[in-house]
Amino acid sequence: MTDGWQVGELARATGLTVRTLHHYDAIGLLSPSDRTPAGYRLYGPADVERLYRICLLRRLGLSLADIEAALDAPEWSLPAAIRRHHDELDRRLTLGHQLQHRLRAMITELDRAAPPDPAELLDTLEEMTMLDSVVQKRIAILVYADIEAAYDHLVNVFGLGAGLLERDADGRVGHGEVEAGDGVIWLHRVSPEFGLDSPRSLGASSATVMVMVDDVDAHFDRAKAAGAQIAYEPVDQPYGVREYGARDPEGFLWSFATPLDR
Amino acid sequence: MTDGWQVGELARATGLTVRTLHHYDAIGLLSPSDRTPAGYRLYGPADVERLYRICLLRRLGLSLADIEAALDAPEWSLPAAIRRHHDELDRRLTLGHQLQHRLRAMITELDRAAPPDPAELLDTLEEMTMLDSVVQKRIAILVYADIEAAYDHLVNVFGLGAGLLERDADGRVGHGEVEAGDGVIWLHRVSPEFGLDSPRSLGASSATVMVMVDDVDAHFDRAKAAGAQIAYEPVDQPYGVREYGARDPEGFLWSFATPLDR
DNA sequence: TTGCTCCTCACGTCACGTGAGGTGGC
DNA sequence: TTGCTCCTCACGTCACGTGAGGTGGC
Repeated sequence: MTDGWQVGELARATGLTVRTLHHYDAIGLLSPSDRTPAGYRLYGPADVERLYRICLLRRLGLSLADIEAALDAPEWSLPAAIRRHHDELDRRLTLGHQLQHRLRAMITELDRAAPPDPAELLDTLEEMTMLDSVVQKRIAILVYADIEAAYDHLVNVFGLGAGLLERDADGRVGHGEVEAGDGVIWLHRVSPEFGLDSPRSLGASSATVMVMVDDVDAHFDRAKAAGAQIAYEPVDQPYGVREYGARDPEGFLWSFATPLDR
Repeated sequence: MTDGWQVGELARATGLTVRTLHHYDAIGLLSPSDRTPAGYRLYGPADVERLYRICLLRRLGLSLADIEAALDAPEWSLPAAIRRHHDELDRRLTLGHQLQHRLRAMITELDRAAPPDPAELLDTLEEMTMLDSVVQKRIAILVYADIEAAYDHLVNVFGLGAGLLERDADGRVGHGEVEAGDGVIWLHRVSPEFGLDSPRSLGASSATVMVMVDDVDAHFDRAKAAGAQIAYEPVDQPYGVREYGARDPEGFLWSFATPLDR
């Protein structure tokens, strides 16, 4: 009819609610550039593009205030906002893991003892929550002779996230990082002085890594198609996960798993 | 004067604010059992004990509503509340890590390119945020000949959190878990069929673990006093952490580190 | 006239923070 | 009279969800 989108259409297209668009209008983040005679909001192409960017930044978890600032002067406020947000999220996640630690300890305690009397239960709780972990993060470090080849395999075949890859002056890679959901895994060079060697030359491995994924069968199909060397196909394990195993180029055994819903 | 604590005294003693105590009173979570003639709140011993428990459960992150329910019927609602809360926090942390993943990708992108023009920057962002990681968690698995001894060392000397320790029918330990801040590390038995062996018998290790701690020097002192075999003492590393190394009973190299503030 | 979409208030969420304006006891 | 502690409203936070009550176009 008139050109432009009505709220309902826009809401359906973006997956937002009408109320959300009203809210963005009310706070001045995104006001439609036109209205029908009856007062209906009409969003033009520029509005839609702005909304699109708002949605993008929302997916990064930025606040509406930060988004507004970033859209007004993206070249200098966007990087700063993202960095700030990253650091803050990092702090929040660390606190969240401390909470998890306490909660796990409590649950272990509750499982161990048959339902004790309430007062006692709270007393136990008291002792446990007092000693808080000073440990914040763990990073597994795997030893490879050819870090770059390993990195490529982990990223392209196993689907891990591409992280840092540091080269020295000669262009050789001395340190690599891949992302795996809740953090990173480091790739370390062979180092005889510290007794570190690749499974390939040792003939066996002293560590493996389990990676929890959304859908283990889908992951298996993709990895296999990408050339993964499968050690064992997906099976339901008695310990509550469906899991498969694969070897990387230097002989590390990786297992990928999804919890079985009980 | 009269017996009982005034709000201010109680606030100072618990580290809460007066307003918080007012709030607990307003919602009926903790109302003082008495008032002075002038209307001042007076908290008796039973009130103080209840407040103490409220603080404990708050540290576990329970909502005030859950806390009230748990204090009224702790034996059946407390375990359920804690489990529920644990699972919900787990979901939130997984989402948080997905966010971290996106933010890290963005920051990498921002570092790589010299400040590009805003539209381009947002276009790049668009591509990146579309492909979301299906990977959720990583668990490092270390191979030990004597899991129980390793477990004891990791918990008592390195200060990691005591997790599961599973015994088979013969009473031998076949699987162990220790907690390290943002998740667990598994201890696996030697398994020739999968090419898994302990560093001790291999003569070298194919993996190490870095553990980020609050205060690396304090951790060093404690670990050393507890009998840790130190590989190298705390030093400032060029890559931005202060770090020391120690060997566990089967020859794994562990490094403990704290970020240097720049 | 019946549906459908739209409109503008306006309260509720969660756990308090932050004043505003005022009173009783030493 | 001066300080100090206390009191009771009451608005603000963050990003909307959820009605309430009503209107314009096909």
